[in-house]
Amino acid sequence: MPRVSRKQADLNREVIVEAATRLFRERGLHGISVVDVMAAAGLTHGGFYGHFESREALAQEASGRAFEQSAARWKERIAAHDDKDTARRALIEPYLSAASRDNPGESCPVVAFAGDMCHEAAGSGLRETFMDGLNALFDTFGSLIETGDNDGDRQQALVQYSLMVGALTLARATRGDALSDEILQAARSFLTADSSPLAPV
Amino acid sequence: MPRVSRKQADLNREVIVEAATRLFRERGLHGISVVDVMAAAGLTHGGFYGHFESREALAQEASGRAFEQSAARWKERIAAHDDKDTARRALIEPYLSAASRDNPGESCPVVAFAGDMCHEAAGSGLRETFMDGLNALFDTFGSLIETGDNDGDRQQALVQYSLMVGALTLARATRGDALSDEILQAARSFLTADSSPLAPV
DNA sequence: TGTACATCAGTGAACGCGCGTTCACTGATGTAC
DNA sequence: TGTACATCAGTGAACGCGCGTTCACTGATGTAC
Repeated sequence: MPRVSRKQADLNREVIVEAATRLFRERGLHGISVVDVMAAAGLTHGGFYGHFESREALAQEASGRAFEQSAARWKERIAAHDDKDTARRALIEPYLSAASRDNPGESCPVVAFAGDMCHEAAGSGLRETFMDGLNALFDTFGSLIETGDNDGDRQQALVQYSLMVGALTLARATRGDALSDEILQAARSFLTADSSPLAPV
Repeated sequence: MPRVSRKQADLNREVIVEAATRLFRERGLHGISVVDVMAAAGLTHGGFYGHFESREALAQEASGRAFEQSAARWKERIAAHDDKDTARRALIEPYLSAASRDNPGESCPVVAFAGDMCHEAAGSGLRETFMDGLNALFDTFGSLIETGDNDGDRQQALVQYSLMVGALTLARATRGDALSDEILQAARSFLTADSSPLAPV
C-alpha cells in the first residue's frame, strides 16, 4: 500500500524508531538487520531509506531514544520521593530485579550497549550518543548521593553505579542459572541495606 | 605451501587457537571472521576446516582457552601471597588497571564475553563454556574472602566480583574519556582500601 | 466543492559485498618395500 | 639407506546466503485551478 498520508508516514517513522530502540537493546547493536526492524514495525525494508540515512543513523537515534526514556523514568521515580536516599533505593530495586534482567528491550541502555561500545571506534557517533546518555544517567544517579564530602560522594556514585551495571550484566549473562538470581539479590541487598556502609546518611 | 609436517600442523592449530583467543576477546564473539583469524595466524582460510568443525567450534575452544589462561594467572598470583586478603588485592589491582582496560585481548574473558552471552541461546555450547569458566574464576575469587560468616562471605564475593566486572566494562566503554580512569580508580581504591568496610578481616 | 495532475511513501526485485563453508588441486611428508 | 607411491595440510576459487543499500514502479495523497 504505497503513498500513505504525511501524518501516517511520520507515525510509521515513530513506530520504526520505537521498534529499533527495543530490538537493539534486546539483541545488540549488531544483532538486528534493517529487514528485522522494518518487519517489527509492520513494514517492508524498501521504505527504510526514505526515513533514515543509514542503518547506523537509526542505531544512533534509537540508542539516543533509549537513553532519553531511561532518564525520564529515573526522574519520574526520583520526583515521587522526598528523601534522596529513598529515591536512590527506588531506582536500584527495579534496576536489579528479575524483570529488568529478563526485559533488556525496556531496560538500561548502558548495560545493553556497553559491550558493543568496547568495540566501537573512538570518534563514532554511536560512542558520543552513548557517552552523553551515560553522563546524563550517571549525573542523575550521583545527585542522590550527598553527604557534603564531594570527593567521597563522587566515589560512592561511581562504585554504586559500576556495581549496578556489573550485576545486571552478569545476571543477564548467567540467566537460567541459580547464580543469576544470587547476583541480583546480593547487589540489591548490599546497595539498599539500612546498615550498608555504602548508604549515604 | 601445502602439506607441512604433522608436527607443524599441530603447531599451526595451536597458533590459530592462540590468535582466536586474543581476537575474540578484542572484538567480540561476532566481530571476527574465519578469514581474519587465519590471517592473524599467518595462514589462508581454506585450511580452517581441516582443524575445526566450524567457526562456532573454534569460538568455544578459544573462549575456553581464555578462561583457562585467566584461571591459571589468578592461581599463580594467589600462590605468590601468604595472606588471603593480600592475594585478593593482588588480583584486583591489575584487574582494574589501565593496562587491563586497554588490552582486552589478554584480559578477563568474563568482561570480554558477558555482552555476547546476553544474546546467546540458552543451551548453547558457548554459554556452557562461559558458565564453567565464570564459576571457576568466581570460586577462586570467593576463596579469598573468608571471615567465617559463610553467607556474608558469599555476598561479599558476589558484590566485589560484580563491581570488578562492571567497572572494567564501563571503563572500556568510556575509554578516551576522563570518566574511564575515574571509574577504575574509584573501584580500585574502594575494593582495596584498608578502611574499606568491604575488606575481609 | 470538484476535477486533473504532480508528488512521493511504501513495495519488492536487484545490486555488490563479506561471510561461513566446500572442494579440486598441489606438492611436501610419511610410509612401504 | 634409497626409492616409489600414497597421504593429506594448506591453497585459492567457488558456493549459497544474508546483509545494507538502491531503484523502478505503484497508486493514494496533496495541490493547483
